[in-house]
Amino acid sequence: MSIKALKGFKDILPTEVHTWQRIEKVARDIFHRFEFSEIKVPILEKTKLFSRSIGEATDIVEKEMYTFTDRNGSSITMRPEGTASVLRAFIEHSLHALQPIQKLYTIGPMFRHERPQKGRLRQFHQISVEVLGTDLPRQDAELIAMAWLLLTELRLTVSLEINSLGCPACRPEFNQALIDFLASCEGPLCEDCQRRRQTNPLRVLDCKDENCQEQYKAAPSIIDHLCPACTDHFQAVQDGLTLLEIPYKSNSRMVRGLDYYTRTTFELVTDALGAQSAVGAGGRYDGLVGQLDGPKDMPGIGFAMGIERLVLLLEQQTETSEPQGIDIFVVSLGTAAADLAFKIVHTLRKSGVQATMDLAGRSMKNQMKQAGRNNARYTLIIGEDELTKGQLVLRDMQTREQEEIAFTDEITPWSKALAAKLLNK
RNA sequence: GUGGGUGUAGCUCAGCUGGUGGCAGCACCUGGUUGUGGCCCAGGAGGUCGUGGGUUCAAGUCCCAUCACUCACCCCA
Repeated sequence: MSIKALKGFKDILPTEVHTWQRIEKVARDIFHRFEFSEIKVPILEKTKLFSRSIGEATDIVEKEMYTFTDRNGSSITMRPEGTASVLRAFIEHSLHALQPIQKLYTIGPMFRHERPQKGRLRQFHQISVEVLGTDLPRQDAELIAMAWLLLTELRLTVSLEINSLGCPACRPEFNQALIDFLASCEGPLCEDCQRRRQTNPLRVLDCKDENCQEQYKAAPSIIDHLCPACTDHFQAVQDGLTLLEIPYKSNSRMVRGLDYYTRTTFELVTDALGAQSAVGAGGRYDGLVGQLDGPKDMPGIGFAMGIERLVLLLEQQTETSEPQGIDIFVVSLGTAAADLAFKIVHTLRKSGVQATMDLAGRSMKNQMKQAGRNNARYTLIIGEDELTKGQLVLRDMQTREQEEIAFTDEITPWSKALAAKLLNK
């Protein structure tokens, strides 16, 4: 048995890579319109960075991280998400000193040791976006609007759900109210909820069990327990979205899996991806920078989009585009012609033309076939007749029309003239 | 970690109650066309039937195990 890729690790093949490139291009373009800068951060970090930011008790930290002992004995981890690394870099290089507000994005692979399924891999890719240095609700609305615009420009249809998780002033109170409520539940809860009641009470709210949901109808809502400041903030975020005509749904049951979220959280969801409904999600994390020993009271908000999930959506929501053909295929017969073709092809390429040829000396028929397979717009035919006549044949592969063009011994200028002609058409 | 489904050519798949692996489609190569692609026709190449056991005169087919892939739970982008 030949060696195969690891479970949950996938090759992105040439046939699908153009979709990836398109997503990244549109994302970069939009982010730059919003004054974001790209930052590239390492894939490996000290384990402590993630356990401290994501939360010791989360599934990610407890059982999903690729954690190794380095040769010097220290514990290192392949990043399971992007925010922690970006914040580490932000703090380490004191980026807040350059500008009071930093807008950053990064694109790259993340790693989580989970069982793979549709839209979920062990190595997956995220577009990760962060805004540091402001807690204004308009910033939340602007960031969400940017995520929305990205999906719109990719022509994807998703829905937006938002919620507020409160702040250290009001969340504990709600948490207690929820725990009290769960203790008062009379009917049986599902096994998962029994467990969640202990580990993460918030999570019971998005349980899929119908019986549980029936009982939770009477559950306290986070929205009713927000402190005045959080209530105002959440209202202002919604007003901002309304001003920009972004359709959203307020969902007080929506919960996030990472501990660091405060106040605004949001998800961009679809029902077209099986069990994986979120193509993007994020939220505010006002205490996180301080928690990582950065400047105190440095607020932040961010989101991540799963590129694999975007690719899946694009494949089913839009028609696949034809692969682009090359400009010209140079057909040659005989060694003298092959030498000439070799030089012409290289000169054409230097001039910006997508040109290729057959190096194996195959039959003309075979070479024409290759040209067709490569979707070449033109073929240039060089055989013995053409060489003796000093007239090469240029064939338009769509119309099948052929024209003779006089060939001079000045290969470079001749090729450049041909290149100019091809690039003009 | 827990369940279900599926493993036959590079890809998509036939293969019935066990009886010689499919003129199957796509792709590939050669020829029909001594120098002209797509369409057509003819031919060719390509396989440890996921792997290992078992039952049987005989296993792609039945049984057991194992591995891989996949979907779902959990959780998440």
